[in-house]
Amino acid sequence: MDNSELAELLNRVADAYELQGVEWKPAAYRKAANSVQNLEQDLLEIYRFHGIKGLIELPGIGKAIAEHIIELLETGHSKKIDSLLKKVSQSHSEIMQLEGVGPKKAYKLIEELQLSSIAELKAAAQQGKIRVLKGFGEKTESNILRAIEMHLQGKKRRPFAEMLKESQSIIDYLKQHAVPQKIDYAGSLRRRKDTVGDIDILVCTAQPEELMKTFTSMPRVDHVLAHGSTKSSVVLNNGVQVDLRAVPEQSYAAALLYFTGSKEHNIRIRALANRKGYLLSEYGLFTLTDKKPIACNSEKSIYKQLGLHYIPPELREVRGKFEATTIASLPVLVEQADLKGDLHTHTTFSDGNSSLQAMVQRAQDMGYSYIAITDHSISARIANGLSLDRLKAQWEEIDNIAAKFKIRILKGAEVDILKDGKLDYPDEILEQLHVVIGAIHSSFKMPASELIHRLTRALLHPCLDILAHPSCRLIGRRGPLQIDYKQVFKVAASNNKILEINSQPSRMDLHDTHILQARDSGVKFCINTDGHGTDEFAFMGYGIGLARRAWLTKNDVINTLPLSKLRRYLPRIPQ
DNA sequence: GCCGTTTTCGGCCCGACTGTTTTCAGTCG
Repeated sequence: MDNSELAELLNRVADAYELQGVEWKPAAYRKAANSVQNLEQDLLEIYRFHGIKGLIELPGIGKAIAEHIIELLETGHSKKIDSLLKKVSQSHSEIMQLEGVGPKKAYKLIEELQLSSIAELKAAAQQGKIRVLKGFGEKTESNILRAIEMHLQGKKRRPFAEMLKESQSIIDYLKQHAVPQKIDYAGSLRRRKDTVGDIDILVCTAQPEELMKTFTSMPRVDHVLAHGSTKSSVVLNNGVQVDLRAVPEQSYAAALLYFTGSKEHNIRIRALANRKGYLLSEYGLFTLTDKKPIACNSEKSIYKQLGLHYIPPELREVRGKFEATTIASLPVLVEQADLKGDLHTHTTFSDGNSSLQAMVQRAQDMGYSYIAITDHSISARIANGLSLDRLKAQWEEIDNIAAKFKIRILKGAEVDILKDGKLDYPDEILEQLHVVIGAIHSSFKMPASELIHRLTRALLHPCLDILAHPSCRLIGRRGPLQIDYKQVFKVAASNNKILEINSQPSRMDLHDTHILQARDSGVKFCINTDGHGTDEFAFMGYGIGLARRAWLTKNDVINTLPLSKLRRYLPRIPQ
């Protein structure tokens, strides 16, 4: 049983308790589920190495839940949980997940209408059976029908970059049609999560009502979920939900903190505030006793008042590291300005859209001191992979233009890792390349043991420097390779191989939990754009966001090094 | 069920909006 399966089970236990109206336990189980879901290590591994003590050390997991988990890990079942879940089918949990339906409504619907599936709920709604229930009405009935439609469409999380663009366009619209004094996106977008569920926007304005009206009547709004004087929610015609919140100026910092989340982070700092004699809400920080406001004009000043260092949005997740931030100083996270070059780029030689010269020029304009040109290798037919002749022609062109640029051009290749783990160019060619990036581009569904063998063999090749987009996922289209990543990370670490954090919006690979795990194995990283055109150098920020979410500092990332020191990791770069 | 720089017992973040009901429970973030 893996972490996500365990988390799902714990969530269903929470559902079961919630349906029964039990207090506090649902929150406790959800917290535990969340904790397990966000874990960088397999729970089974933790248990193997550290026993029950290792589990209890995790946030939100105490003796009782730890014992259930152990039973589940060892036998696949837990008596207590099995009997609880008998009362709550999968579809009961699904009904509770419908927008606007919580435990109370779900219980009433299930009990009074004797429901056992979403389909039956839909039928009941269509037959007008819901509106007659006490506490329900016509409006609720039609809301449930719509919620079912939305549920069936599936509320997919979308790639960060897509949602960033979406939020920017809404912010632009609001700036154009209303006059907000301040406006920011918040939520998981601001925390730079690789996928984003909905968009949260915060504004400060003198006319909140007017702004809410502008917002809910934007041309792209499909329907309005809520429309109040300070808070509204809409669903756009592409299915993206957007929440807008307006606060007065003196509350802006506290509101930004609150609206950025994560939910668990909010709960923790609000509880901490209470312990220190304060009340923290989106309106500000107040004394607990007489509710006197304490002037805080930035998030930083709020954290400071609570005795904390400033926690960057990317770190506001509960990963059991909150305590570290209260005691020691936080690490200085890697920033875009730290990067000295991009080690993974494509040109028109293979499947890029910009010429070699144009790519180098843009990299130089960005202030980089080196760029690796890494077009595809021969087997990547779809990507116009380079034959040996064309590869040599590329080297010639690099030699010819090198003098025109201040920036150093590194000869590289993104070499396919073939099915058997061999690299796609002969060794005598690989030895002449300054940077060899290995990547899997086909046969993703091989059995796990064969995939591990394939990757291990590639990582053991003396010429392979970097493993590109290691999990091979494409957000929303292809899941990550189903393998034991820890094994791969260990091989990479002990052979000084670099793992890539790929910044392509659809990849965002490695994922932050994998980065954390890999870093703990002793791996170094490089953050690359995998750019296929000059405009794609701008993607670098997405990879930086992932790295920051995984607590990476400059020292963890090799392309923050100047060329002279980069040779430590890429030894074939000539003087 | 979890947790503790007041606590091993008694708390558990806080406020807006909706719909149904006439003052608020339920839901959401």
